[in-house]
Amino acid sequence: MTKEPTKAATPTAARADAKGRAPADAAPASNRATRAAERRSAIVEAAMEEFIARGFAATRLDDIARRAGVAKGTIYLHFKDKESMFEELVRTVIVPVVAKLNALPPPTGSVRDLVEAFAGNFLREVIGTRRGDLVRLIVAEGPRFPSVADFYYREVVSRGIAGMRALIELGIARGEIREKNLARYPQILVAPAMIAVIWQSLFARHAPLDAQDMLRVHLDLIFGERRTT
Amino acid sequence: MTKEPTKAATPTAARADAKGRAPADAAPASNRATRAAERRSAIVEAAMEEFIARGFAATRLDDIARRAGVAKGTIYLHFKDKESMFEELVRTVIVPVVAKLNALPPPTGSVRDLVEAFAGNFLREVIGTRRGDLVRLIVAEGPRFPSVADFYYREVVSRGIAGMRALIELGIARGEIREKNLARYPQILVAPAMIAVIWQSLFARHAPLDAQDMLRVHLDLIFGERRTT
DNA sequence: TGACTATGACTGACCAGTCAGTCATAAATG
DNA sequence: CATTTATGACTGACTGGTCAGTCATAGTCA
Repeated sequence: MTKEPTKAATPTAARADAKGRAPADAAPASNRATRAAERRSAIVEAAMEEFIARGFAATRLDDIARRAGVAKGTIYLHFKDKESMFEELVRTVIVPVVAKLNALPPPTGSVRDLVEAFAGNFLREVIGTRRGDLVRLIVAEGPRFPSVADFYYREVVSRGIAGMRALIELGIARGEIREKNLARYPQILVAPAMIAVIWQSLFARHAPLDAQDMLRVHLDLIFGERRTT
Repeated sequence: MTKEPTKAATPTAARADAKGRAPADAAPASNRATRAAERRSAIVEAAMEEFIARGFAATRLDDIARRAGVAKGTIYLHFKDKESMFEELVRTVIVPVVAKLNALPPPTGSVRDLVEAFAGNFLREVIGTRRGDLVRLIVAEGPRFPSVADFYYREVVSRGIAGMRALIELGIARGEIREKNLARYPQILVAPAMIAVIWQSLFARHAPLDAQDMLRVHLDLIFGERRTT
């Protein structure tokens, strides 16, 4: 364009270096479709990073593009606009989570063990990770993106609540859980975990929180003092 | 502005009507200081409304000014810039809350009653009110405004946690609370309340949550099944 | 297989709109 | 009338979105 139409000299390999970065260009990228998919996921990754760090409104598409090693225009080949990019991004990142939720192990062992394993896993995979930040992001932007909040509720929250409820009812049936009303509010079961997520991102440096240990105490509250040990 | 530059005719009284609203202009406003204070609080009120609705970055100062019934320039007579306005705003709104926290009633009656009264009050005054939205706002913008997060932690969270801990220890001493480790994590006590705040602003229309009732169940968990009734 | 063409993914300069912050002017005050 | 306070038009910087042009790759043909 205006720049230097004479740059026709640009050889094959030089191109990647010409831009700021060479992303995951290790593989020569077989066909177009593959490359496109790679681009897209690079954009998603970069966008998540930026949105988490700055929030929706304050994030610049230029920054996303630079971080993804892509020109700004490329973003618009994959997403309609900033808004729908945000929405699709959340969907994309959430999907694997949903998959995991659906693959709940069959109820074996004590309910307490089940819940402990499940929640322990949750903490490990969410607290202090990108995923945890995503949760905060959804809390932050949800009210301005009803479709995101809806999606998140439908795909994650309602399923999670249902699963928890089933577990609680099992625990009640087996006599492990005394408080029958708990089945009405499975939220109580996960509340400390949610708090831990938020706490970490806001107050960790003032007063770090041992989420794992807090969870143990909370479960003692529900199941009674620690069973064996 | 763009409207009609010829409105130079605007007489004294007409001014208030000229803009969208006439705030608390009933009183002729005695001295300057009073008027200034009124202006300031009108700005704070309007700003809170806008920030809650749109978040920091997406909020326009023009909108705040219009809502406050004030010219944009006036804002800059009270605040250095948008950022420090946000910070001061949070401080201003939080202060009364701190005052209430400090005025905790002396420990009389059962601890359960105390906690129930306290938490009930909390729910009534926070859930579904502007204050609840403010909490969400702090969660949302906190990471980008460390000074706000710090302030909130210092003035509200740490005090609240300390108060809760004292209450829990009292409950343990009196034998009302069995789980001794709870004193290590007062967060557990308030977790459901926090969850309720967030739930209301995100998922209320999908599945309204009876926060009051949920809280009761949670307290049953901590204090054992309902004592008298 | 090697040369030649068609395709469309990709680029980035550009534009139009937006908004935080300023300041010359006007109004109110005492 | 001098001083303090308020106004809102204006500016300059910034950013979401566009599009004419480029070029590596896939496809075609001899």
